[in-house]
Amino acid sequence: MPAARTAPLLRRDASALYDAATAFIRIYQFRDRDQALRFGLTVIQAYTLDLLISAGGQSLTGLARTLRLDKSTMSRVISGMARRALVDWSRPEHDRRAKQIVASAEGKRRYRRLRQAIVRDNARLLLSYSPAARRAAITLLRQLVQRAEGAPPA
Amino acid sequence: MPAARTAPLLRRDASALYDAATAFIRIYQFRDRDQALRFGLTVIQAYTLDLLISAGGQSLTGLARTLRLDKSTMSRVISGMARRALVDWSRPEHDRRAKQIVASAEGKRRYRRLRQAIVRDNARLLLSYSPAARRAAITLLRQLVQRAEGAPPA
DNA sequence: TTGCTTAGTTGTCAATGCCAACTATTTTCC
DNA sequence: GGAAAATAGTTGGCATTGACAACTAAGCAA
Repeated sequence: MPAARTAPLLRRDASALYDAATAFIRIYQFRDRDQALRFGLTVIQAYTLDLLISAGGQSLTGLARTLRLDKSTMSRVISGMARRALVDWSRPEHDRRAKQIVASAEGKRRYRRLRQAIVRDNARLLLSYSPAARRAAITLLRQLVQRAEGAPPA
Repeated sequence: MPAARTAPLLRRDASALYDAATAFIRIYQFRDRDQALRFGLTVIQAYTLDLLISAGGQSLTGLARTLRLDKSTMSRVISGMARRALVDWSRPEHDRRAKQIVASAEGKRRYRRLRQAIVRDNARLLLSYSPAARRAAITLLRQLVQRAEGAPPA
């Protein structure tokens, strides 16, 4: 039984998706980085705060796994954030090796402001879409994320 | 005249777009990085090769401008790529300061393979979409890129 | 010619990222 | 209980990325 050759049309669309996704990532990444810097955060610090705020206290290893960073990198990121008073941490009772890391008031404040700035920016981008088109765009991005998560790269 | 307050619905969608775009960027970025590493390239090297192949020879400053990197960073990136024989360069006749940088045969080969791998991956993701839905997804990403490019962040 | 601009390189500093070695704790298992 | 294995974090080393400033060399303009 011959392996099904990828249909030409599908292949063309997959190729176009690559180009579009690459362009999308570059643009939004730079925008987010610039905005984050304006609020005294790096992109990784913003991701970390996002996680800490939405999921509550986390261990260093847990953060590293979610953010797909090496635990050594995560350790240094958290060090830096603690030095800048963006996070607090404590030793949980049940495991004296671990760190229980939470966003500090200052960390929450900065993240909230950053998010507001980006959301305002997004609102400008979405202004000329109809409400239905806006919802479609968001649904679509979510779908692509879901599928990529479900089907890890080879 | 009071500044128009952003409509609540628009604001909610803009917020959802932020979350969806962030998730999208993280997933695709990691996937692309892992794939690139598999072919002995970094993400920036892949972007650089993409540019060099699609746009022909480029100056260092031109590359830096397009990729939004500092010229010092670009200089070191190109140094590394030249060391690994991914690019070639020469001095143009009319300006003996400048570098005319092109992708080498090896650079083209690696980029082609990387692109094929990612496109294959994308094809898997798109398999369950109808052709119309696929096209819609691509069009939508392109639109978001266009708008973000047209409306720089504040 | 003199001075201004442009192209690229190099130095410094900090952050990111990977791997490996290390300490300290907890868990497993005999 | 106690030795061995697993786990949580830290630190050191190395390379890359990225910002900024100082520098060389070449082109351009007055």
